[in-house]
Amino acid sequence: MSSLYFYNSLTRQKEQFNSLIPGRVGMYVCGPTVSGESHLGHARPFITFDIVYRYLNHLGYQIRYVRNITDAGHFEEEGRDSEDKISKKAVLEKLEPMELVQKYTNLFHWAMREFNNIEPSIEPTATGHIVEQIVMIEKIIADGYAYIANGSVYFDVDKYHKNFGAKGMPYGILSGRVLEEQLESTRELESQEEKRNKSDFALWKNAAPEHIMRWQSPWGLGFPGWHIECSAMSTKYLGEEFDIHGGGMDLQFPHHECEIAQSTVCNHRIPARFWLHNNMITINGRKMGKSYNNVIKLSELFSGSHELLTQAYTPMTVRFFILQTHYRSTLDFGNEALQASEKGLRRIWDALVLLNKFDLNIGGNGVAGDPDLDNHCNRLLIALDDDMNDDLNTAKVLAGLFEMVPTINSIKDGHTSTDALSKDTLALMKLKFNTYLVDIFGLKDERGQSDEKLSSVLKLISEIRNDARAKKDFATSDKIRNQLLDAGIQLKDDKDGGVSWEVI
RNA sequence: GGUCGGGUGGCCGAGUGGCUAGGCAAAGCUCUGCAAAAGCUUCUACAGCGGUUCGAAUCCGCUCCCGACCUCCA
Repeated sequence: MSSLYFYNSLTRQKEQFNSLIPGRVGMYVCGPTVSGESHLGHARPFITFDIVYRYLNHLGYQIRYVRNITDAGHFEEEGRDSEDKISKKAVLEKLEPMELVQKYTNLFHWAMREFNNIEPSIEPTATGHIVEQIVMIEKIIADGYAYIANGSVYFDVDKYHKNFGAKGMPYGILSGRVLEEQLESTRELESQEEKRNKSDFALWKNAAPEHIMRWQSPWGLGFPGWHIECSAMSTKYLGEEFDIHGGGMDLQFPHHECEIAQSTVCNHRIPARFWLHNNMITINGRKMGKSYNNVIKLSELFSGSHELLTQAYTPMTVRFFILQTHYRSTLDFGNEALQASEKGLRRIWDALVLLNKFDLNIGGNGVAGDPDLDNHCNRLLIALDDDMNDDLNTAKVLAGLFEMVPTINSIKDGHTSTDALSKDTLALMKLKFNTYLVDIFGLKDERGQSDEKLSSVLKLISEIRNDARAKKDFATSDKIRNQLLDAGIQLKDDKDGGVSWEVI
């Protein structure tokens, strides 16, 4: 079997993944800022890294998965409005800041459960780690890479770049940005007079009296800068160097770049070895974002209550939609595309259910009745792991699984002999379908067919309908079928005279 | 303006030198009392122009178009 490769943003190439400590993985993923309701864009990184988590888990690693909650709010760094984002909105809504943060945290957790994402091992909050952040800032100041100005503390990017650049860790190592070019930009912004250089960023920000969220610090009342929380919390829970740091591509610069600079000053090494970045979801080719006014909230997505939506989409449809694209490609949202995912998911899930009902003994005992088909399936089955190992090509894995669906359906319908595949092939197919769809991709049945009372009722109704059909009383049989369909239950007459049904 | 990425059939999307992914949609056929589901078949695309090569969607060059980041952002 092939080994796992990740595309590492830090080195800009695919690299074989090995953990620092055999069998254990430390993974940090930038979590949400809970100043508003989660939207479709948030779904992508958290589903993507849920897959990373699940896959590493499948490979046998023990993982500490840390995903923060940013509840202290990022200030408007460029000084257009120096007020904390969260406290500003809190004033508008006349709520306590922590009340607001709690509300959106709860909504975020709800959405994560809907998506069937596994909970992180630790979900630290920024407000719960003010002390750690202050300690880290003090260390950076002591080492001479930060300076104090009017109760705020700024990171000296230029000095860092000169000294650490000489050690092969320049500012820009992750994003590929050249500091010298940035210094040349002629942008004039207010409140920058405190900074020595415009590329410097805040570690601690002095808070005005009207600012509600603020903490005592050696530099006066204030609040932490945008990037320091992740450095402080990742170091605390994963150590000075850990395996994977993940997040959206939009965080690569400046957020992750600054994180690297801060942590590197404190710990003399780049904090994470593998930097994974998922690409954006776009709407009509444009990134979804507050500034574009094209945000679809997750609650709107699940209920269909957004003007861009022609219908509601279930969490699993959205999850499947995301899985059908490689995580580093942009994914363009559209009703047609979502509907395709909805139907595709149903098709592959139905195949899984069928496969799980197959008696493994129907397979040719050791010998395949149709060697060509058997070989074909085996090749597809083996390729699944290779595709997954190739930087998590979930799109290709799904394509491989889809290629086996006609075979599964043919066996069920009797178009293909039950012993066309060998027992081993059939067993492997069953294993892989379950492993990938359920364990690794985290898909689940949303249609609730396991209700035993409903099953027995439908069995009775189906028998009555079959009696009617036997008497050629099609008016009655069609009435039963149509009215059940109106009620959301679809009957399907099978080849063998049986009846199957599904909730739609 | 700087940096980076991309343009694949009606739609969404894999693929990175030869072996024409996959899903959805559409059409035909089979099955069926009729449906639905399913199976089989069809639709064979790689922005444009040059170049390298026996051979290019895939490599190189140029042109056009789009997006992301540089500012809160998943």
